[in-house]
Amino acid sequence: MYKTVTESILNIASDYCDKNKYRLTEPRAKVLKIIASNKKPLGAYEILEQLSQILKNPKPPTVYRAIEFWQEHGFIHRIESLNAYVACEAGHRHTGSQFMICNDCGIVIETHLCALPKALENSTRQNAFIPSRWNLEIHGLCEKCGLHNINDVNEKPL
Amino acid sequence: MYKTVTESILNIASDYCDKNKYRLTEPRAKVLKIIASNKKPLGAYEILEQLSQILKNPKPPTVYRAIEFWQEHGFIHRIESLNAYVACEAGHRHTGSQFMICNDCGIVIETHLCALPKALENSTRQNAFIPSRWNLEIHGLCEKCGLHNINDVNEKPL
DNA sequence: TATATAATGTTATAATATAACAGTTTTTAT
DNA sequence: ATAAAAACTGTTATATTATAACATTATATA
Repeated sequence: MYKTVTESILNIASDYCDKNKYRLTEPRAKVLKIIASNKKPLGAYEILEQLSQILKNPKPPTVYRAIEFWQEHGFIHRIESLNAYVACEAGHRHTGSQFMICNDCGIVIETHLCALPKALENSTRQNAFIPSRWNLEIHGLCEKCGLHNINDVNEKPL
Repeated sequence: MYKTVTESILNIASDYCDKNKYRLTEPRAKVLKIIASNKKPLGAYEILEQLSQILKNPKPPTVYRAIEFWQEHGFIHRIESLNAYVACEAGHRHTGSQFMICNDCGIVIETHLCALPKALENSTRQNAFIPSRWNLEIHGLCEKCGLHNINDVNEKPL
């Protein structure tokens, strides 16, 4: 039997905590599981709601602390344009993130680039700007929705 | 005497409204002026505070409506990672935005690229994703702050 | 000038996020 | 083994960001 993606993330996170002496506490484990179980990004209060089904009366700080922890350690990302959180698909820590976000079904596809693309690096160099991290969010239509929405009025293709 | 950048933005916006029969109302004009007068992005409630000095007792919806209007028409951008708003520096409407945000002094530099960089276009094509708009926020140190912060502990260069 | 449309004013509240502090669990040093 | 320190959670309260809903005013159109 195959491991699910969620199980795999949880195992990696567990190993990571062991090796680095971070504590894999109940709220952390459960919050990560909730986020990793969803292909679509979840808002903090959606996470809270799901958490309340497996933990007695959790409060916002419980969720936000766990979010902060996993974000710091690269296991989840915040989708800024949605105020929502999604598991990292890159498999390793990275300082730059790229997401394709479907405006129709809400799915998020993470594509990892280890370096800033040339065109962007050029502009940072021209401005003598020293980049430390970046986040790119591309909105549009995913493959499935693109087929069914040839003429999306709100979101014309580029 | 030269026009200031702010005046220039305001004039362009005024012309734009004339030509397109949009109403350049008092709250719209004043909100745009406040945003355009600041090199650094302003939060909605900072705008509200400044607005309250030149308008009698304005409320959040007044600010948010004006923000929405100027955003729709490409005159301002929202910096997602800061929940803040800044005047567009590109000089024309565009569906993709790139910002360099200094973590030290807060300055924002907009660099406009008319197309998605190749490396990113490749990944959208590989996923059959149809992009409609994108937003890139690069955090780091601007030229001035980079010189004074050779060893920024929180923000290591890439 | 009547009517429709667009925008604003106002009140209230929703949605997202954090501060502060008490209490608990785990780790570390002895 | 135990005391002290550190890390984490529980809880209450509140800050911050944003929007819904509806009455009113200003502008455009017929």
